Amino acid sequence: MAEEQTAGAAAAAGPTGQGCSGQHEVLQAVPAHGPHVLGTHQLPVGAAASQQPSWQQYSSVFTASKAGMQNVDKEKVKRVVFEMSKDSAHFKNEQRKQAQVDARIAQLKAKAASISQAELAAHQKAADAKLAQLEAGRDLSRTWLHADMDAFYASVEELDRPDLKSKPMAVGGMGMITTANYEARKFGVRSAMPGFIARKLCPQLAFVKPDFRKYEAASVATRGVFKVYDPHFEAGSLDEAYLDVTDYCAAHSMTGEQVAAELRAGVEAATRLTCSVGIAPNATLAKVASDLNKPNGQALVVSSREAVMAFVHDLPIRKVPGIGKVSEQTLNALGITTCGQLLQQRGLIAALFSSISARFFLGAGLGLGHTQHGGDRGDEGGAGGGSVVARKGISCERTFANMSSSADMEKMADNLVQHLAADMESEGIESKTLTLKLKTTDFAVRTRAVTLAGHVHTAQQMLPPILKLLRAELPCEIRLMGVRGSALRRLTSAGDALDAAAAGGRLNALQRMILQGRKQQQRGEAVEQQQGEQQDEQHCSMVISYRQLAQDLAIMRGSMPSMKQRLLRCHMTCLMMKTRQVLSAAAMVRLAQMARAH
DNA sequence: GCGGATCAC
DNA sequence: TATGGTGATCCGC
Repeated sequence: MAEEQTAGAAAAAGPTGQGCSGQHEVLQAVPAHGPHVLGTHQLPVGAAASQQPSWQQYSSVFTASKAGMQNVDKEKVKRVVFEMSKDSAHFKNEQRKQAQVDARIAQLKAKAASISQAELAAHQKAADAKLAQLEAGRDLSRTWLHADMDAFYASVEELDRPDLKSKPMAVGGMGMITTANYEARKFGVRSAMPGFIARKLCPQLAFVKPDFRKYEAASVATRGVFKVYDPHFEAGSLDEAYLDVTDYCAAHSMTGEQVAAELRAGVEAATRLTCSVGIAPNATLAKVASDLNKPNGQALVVSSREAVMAFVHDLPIRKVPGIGKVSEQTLNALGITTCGQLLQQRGLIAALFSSISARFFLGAGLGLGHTQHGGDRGDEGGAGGGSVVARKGISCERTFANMSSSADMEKMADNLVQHLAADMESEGIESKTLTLKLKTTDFAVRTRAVTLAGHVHTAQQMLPPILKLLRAELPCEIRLMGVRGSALRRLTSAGDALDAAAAGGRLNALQRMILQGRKQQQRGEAVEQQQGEQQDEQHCSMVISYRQLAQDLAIMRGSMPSMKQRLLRCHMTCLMMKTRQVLSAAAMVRLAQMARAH
């Protein structure tokens, strides 16, 4: 989720690890830009793993300040996280990784020091040419919004449990927290934090198990609103979206800010959830801006070159989508902490980084970003799919209690492969390359891949090569196993038989849903009878929902049955949310009939 | 094409 | 009781 920054957990502070200044918020990579990662060199481990860590110098991503976390006692959080972590295998692995980063940084600095003035001048000249080229492509004619739901999962849960609004609450379990509400954030509890550490920070913390069907339903409702302002909006994840509202602004003689305010009100009306919005001349800046006045706020970056350059000048590089913890440390080591400095040090950047990384950094310094749907390169597959980007891989992985028995591991591989095969079937794809992923009990990750002679999609086809990869790694002790398919292709002719097989499963699934709905309805019956007003509302929502469903199904004509089933389930749960009560079995039956008719 | 690593949510 | 799952991309082989 956008607002809930992923924090790869705690890391020991290296000499450059102090850089967590200011607020960090999440910045999701804009699809076509993709993450531009600094080069990864293979370096010996341990070069910089000298000093004994203590909590004072312990820099944890969990202490980075976020919306709603300004008054957190960061020293206390640091100390608690350190105390809870320091003896774990996970912590040891974090130290190992940090040592690698430190070594890489040292190498980079050495390289920087060896550059002559003449060389630097030449690189700067090349950078200036690149900057001029980027500048020439600057487009300030579009108005972009980035909408980001506030504490999304937690807020959805609070709809069902209003009593939790005033209490610290987290969605997740002892293993991992996905979202924390704002009450919990006051204690330093945040996403991507292990539950047992969160409980130490806040003993009264309420834990709620994630229910992704609810979040998906809420997400569908928000998308119904987004569609009004940009029918081609790009949903980054369940809780955020990019919208090009240029046409809407023109058609209604409105400013971007006015549209943003209207959109926020619309989302709240449809879902009783709040979101924050950024308004800017490109998608990247809109994303950065959506973070500035969170929660339930909006921020504008004016569409002029001067305003953009001013906005970006003092912006911490970490705020830029695609610059994460490691890139931040690396750039900090070169004396770069703001986007303005990315431009000042353009010669150094051109000299030290790959052409693609340098272009990305310079673009960030200029405040550039996507201004057209589907990415500025227009690289989407032209197969009539519109803005839907074909996936490159599909995977399934699981963490479990430490495992060393080869029999257990082969059983696990079998399970995962079956799961993957089912997912590939429902997606209608087959794969030529298979990858096995193992995480050993000391948290080191290994991947092993094979490319086969042809494409495969059944468990029977995929299990033997996966087992072969696995056996080559034995003996070992692991805590995670994963399987992945890549080099994908659409499942061809044979897929029709598959469709027919899936149809049987669909009916069963529908029947199950309807039965479940009946049970729930019985419980909610008393309420329903007392509140005729809500019934009217429900009826109204259902009419709308039928129309919507029909439209969506028309769009999906020819799709796999499983996709239609998923869509139907979405509509049902969405409707339940909108009416704030359980959908009647009769309503479900009618929805199901509509789905079948298509 | 493979494996490690980074990034995002 | 002890730190997730999915997808993408980049780099250097």
